Amino acid sequence: MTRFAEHPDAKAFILHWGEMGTHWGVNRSVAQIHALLYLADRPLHADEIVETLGLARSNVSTGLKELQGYSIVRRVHVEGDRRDHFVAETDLWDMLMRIVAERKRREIDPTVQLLGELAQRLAADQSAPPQVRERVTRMHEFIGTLGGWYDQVRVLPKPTLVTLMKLGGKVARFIPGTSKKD
Amino acid sequence: MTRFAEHPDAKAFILHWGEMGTHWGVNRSVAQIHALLYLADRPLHADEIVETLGLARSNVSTGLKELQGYSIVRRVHVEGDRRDHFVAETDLWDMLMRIVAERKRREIDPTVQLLGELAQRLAADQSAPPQVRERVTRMHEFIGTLGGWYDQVRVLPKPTLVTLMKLGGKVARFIPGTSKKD
DNA sequence: CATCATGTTCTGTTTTTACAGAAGTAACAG
DNA sequence: CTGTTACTTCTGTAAAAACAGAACATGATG
Repeated sequence: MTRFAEHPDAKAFILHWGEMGTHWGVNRSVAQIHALLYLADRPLHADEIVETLGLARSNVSTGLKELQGYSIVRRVHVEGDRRDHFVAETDLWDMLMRIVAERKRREIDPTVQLLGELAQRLAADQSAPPQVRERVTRMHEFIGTLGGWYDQVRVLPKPTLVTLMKLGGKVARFIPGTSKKD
Repeated sequence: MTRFAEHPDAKAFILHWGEMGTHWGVNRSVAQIHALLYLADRPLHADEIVETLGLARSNVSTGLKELQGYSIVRRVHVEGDRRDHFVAETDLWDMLMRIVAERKRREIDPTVQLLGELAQRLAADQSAPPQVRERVTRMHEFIGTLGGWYDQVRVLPKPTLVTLMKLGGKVARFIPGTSKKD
């Protein structure tokens, strides 16, 4: 079956990835399925995942659906096999961007929406405690700024992204009006 | 008591912040305590938090400890009152940086450590499936790069950070050798 | 059209996590 | 030294989440 997943280091990777997931609001099974597919050199079908990870068929089905929701796993057809097969995104930049995009959509966007409404209401409310008004507004602006930054960075060509990342704090040197100290 | 927290919009903020927490691996009570302190215009003591949020004293104690672990809440002394009082970081940049720093320390650093060990072992292991070796190594490098980027950005002066963030993808224009298309 | 293969959704159970209240500790006040 | 206040840690319970297995749906095959 999935011989590569029998390798102790592959197992260690899968287990650790599962634990990571639990710390970031992703359930262990989903993260493990993802790790397994990430390490695979070919499309896997659900039953291989079931056997390799020792999960119930139902959970694998749900987990695969979840991963496809993040667009980091996709269904592929394998010649002469009726079963659905699955492959993971292996470009880590793409993977990260897609995860961030989806979490933004699910959690950040609704938050900005709500904060906007609260800020607006508080601005018009004479009885509102001033610091509440101010802090909610600032939070709204702050998260909005982060979101705007992400939207701009997201569309940069990957090589540009890599260059910027490698530059790190040194980008500041190129920008007029920023401190040159770093 | 905490009059500001009776305001419906303050309540909505606190509840939403609590929910946000649960989606990011932070427990609801901890996130709610944080939200309450963020909205407060003065230091609060534990019993005020207990009464305002309807939590058990023990949880508030644990939650405050957790928030102090992230360095986004600190204990302050209030003139003529024996009780500990607590205030939250209100500078959102500082807050974000501290949360990221702590999560990196707790979760990312150990992961990079482990991936490094796995990559090293796999490199020397003739029997290791080649794509496992390659993918683990790439993941190690990738997360290492992200960590290095963060370490550099973290120490930039806040105004520089704000400038860079507002520039968004436009920073690429200033960097020689990157695409000018955006 | 009946059967088998595949995949999904539902339901009850198990496991995990969050939590309240009790017990414990420490420091202060009289 | 004793009682009181403030705070923390421990322990059992309650709530939530993850999960397995069963029931169900879909569609292909003989």
